[in-house]
Amino acid sequence: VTAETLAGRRPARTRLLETATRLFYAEGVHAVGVDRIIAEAAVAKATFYHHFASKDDLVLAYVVEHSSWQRAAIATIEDASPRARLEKIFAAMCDLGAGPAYRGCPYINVAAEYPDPAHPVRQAVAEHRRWLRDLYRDLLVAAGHPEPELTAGMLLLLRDGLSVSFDLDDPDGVRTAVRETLASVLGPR
Amino acid sequence: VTAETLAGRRPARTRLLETATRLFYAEGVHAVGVDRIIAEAAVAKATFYHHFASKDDLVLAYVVEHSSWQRAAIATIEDASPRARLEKIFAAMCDLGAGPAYRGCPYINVAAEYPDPAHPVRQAVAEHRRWLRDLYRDLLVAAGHPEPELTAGMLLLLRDGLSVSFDLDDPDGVRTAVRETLASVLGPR
Amino acid sequence: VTAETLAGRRPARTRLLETATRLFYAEGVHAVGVDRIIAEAAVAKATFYHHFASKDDLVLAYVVEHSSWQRAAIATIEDASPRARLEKIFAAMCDLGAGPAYRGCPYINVAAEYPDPAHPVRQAVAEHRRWLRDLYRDLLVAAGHPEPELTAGMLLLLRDGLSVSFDLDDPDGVRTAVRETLASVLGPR
Amino acid sequence: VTAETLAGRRPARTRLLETATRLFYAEGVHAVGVDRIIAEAAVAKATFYHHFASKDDLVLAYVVEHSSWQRAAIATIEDASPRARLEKIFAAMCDLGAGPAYRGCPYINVAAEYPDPAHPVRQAVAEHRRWLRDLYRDLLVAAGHPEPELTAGMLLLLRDGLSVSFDLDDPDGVRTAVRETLASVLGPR
DNA sequence: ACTAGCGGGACGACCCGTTTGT
DNA sequence: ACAAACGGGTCGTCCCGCTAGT
Repeated sequence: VTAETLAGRRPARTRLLETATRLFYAEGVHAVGVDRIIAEAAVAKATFYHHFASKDDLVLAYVVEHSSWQRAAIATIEDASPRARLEKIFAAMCDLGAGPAYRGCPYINVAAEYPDPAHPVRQAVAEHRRWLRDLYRDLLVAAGHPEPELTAGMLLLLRDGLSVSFDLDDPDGVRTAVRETLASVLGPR
Repeated sequence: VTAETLAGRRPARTRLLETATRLFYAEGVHAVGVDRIIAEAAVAKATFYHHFASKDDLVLAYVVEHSSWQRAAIATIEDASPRARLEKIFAAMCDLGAGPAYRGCPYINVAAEYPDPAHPVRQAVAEHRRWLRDLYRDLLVAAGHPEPELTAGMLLLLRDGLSVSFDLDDPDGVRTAVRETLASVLGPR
Repeated sequence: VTAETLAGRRPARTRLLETATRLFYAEGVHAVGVDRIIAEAAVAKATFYHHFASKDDLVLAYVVEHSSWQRAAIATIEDASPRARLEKIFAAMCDLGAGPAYRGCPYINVAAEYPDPAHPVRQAVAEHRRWLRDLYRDLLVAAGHPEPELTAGMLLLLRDGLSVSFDLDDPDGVRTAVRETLASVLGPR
Repeated sequence: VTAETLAGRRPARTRLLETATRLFYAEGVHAVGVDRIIAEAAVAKATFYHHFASKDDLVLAYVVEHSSWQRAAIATIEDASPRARLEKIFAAMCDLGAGPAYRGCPYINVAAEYPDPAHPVRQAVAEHRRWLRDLYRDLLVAAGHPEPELTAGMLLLLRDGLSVSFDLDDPDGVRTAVRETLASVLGPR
């Protein structure tokens, strides 16, 4: 009687995590209480605390889960050369950033609400960023870039910048600036 | 003129705003309650609400005041060519970002806690960003840059990126990446 | 059905409403805080706000519930002629008014604390008064009174007057005046 | 420097009392804070506490002052027979009650917010009611009424009833009911 | 495994009436 | 007349535990 109590109904944990993801991203972590999450997920409070030790634990799961999604999503951008993959990755971020539901980068936003770098949530963010930096570096190496380590840092810089700017400025202008910066960072094809 | 009623004691409003600035930046807006602010500012609750209509009003004052400080600070970087001024501005940001108390950009952090773009606090952030973009553009024009509008956007992108990265990554690596990106964006001297 | 989870213990909502009724009537709405109500009802604050959206919502429930009680109570005064029922109703009000715990009419008192006629609490009061007026009129019609509509208004006037006077003046004198006015309004038997 | 600091400007105490009267009557005593009163009266807080020992003291002054006004107002209804004076008094109350700013009887409203009969405010209300009852009785005696004491009580009952009903019900209906009850209480001319 | 409701206590923002000093 | 101080009080929300029932 574990997962599918009612036909087609997702398990409680999944519903909680999905609801939390939606609310945390749209409204911020501190602005959303657990009562609201359990209400919108249609889950009892005891069930919540059965699956997550605390709200912070749910936030952590939110970050970790999102990181998994992101890795999986990027894994689907397979075909084409390493450089083309990089360009596709940034183009996808631009498309996302120009969308109506865009509210910035979840990792950056969460970090803004967790000042302590030693906090598990921040560690999870740091872990995601390490993976991201490695991904950039590996693609640059594969593309034969002469300075993969430094350039990976520049790409991370660009990624952070666009994540913020798309939320705070006019998307069209940002998109152009991103394209130009990316070209300038990656150099001539 | 009531400023110096008690010898050497700053007025209540100033103490409140300074305390709020310190705490909001270090720990986040939602994480700091008004009770703590008035306690650390040594101000009565009624006095707080005499000067600020609400906590949001204080947050707004925090953002607006910080923007004024920033404009004044940048105005002091006077001597040298426009391009040198730009480089100095980014160098100063890097110095700040590498410092121990760095906690990211206050505007970006505050925006992460105020999702609604129509909120007065967000409007103040937007206003500051408009000023910043115009500053970059004017300096680029003065420097004779062929694409001041586009490049100003690229600089804003870089600024946002370094603000975030200095908080989340290793400062030394970020500094190098910023220097490189800035050179690449501004082109050869 | 969760009513009797704990043996003999009434459900939280009932305890809250009963406590509120007692305190609101005895001391006034504004003079009684929710903290006191939940303390005397032995209920957690979260439980309070689970059952009532706000204090005003509790006040509304208090008025509505009291109206139900009153209708039920009057329904028990069954036997006898319509005129006798009217006299019994007023006699009961006099008995109540002469009691030691009398503090005036709850509807009038509540209305004195809610000046806005559009407020839901005032609407509930108005609804109760409509029912009361209709009750008087129906009984007068049944009693064959030639002017039921007008006389119902006169009885309502008398009811309001005695509700106030019993609280502010000497009960014995009021009782006599009520009896005399009622006889004069209803005419000779 | 007491009364007329600025030519034509009323003294602070008067402004305070007038403002308090307006606000207390329109919105209730508990609902109006001293800050609001001193703000609307354009008076400093220290001045307020120079003239009134406490807010309760202001409430008391409000009741006492209102009682004086009422006595003076009734004293102007001089000409005509005692019975005609009584009828004029009740007609005036009806005119007031049908007005747009009518919010019930200030004494009844204030009593609803001060449950303790021993409170000075309640004592002042009681004192006013004694005067009123005596006024009715004296007029009835002068009119040669056979039962002045009892009938004075009936008139007080009617007065309270109309004070409440005009606030809570349709004014036109109330006026008719009042006229009819008054005639019935006073008997044929 | 999951639900419903309740208890608990700390804390959120905000306002109260009152006093003091300049 | 103004600003500030003061402590306590307002209503409301926070996260978290627990019990009983399905």
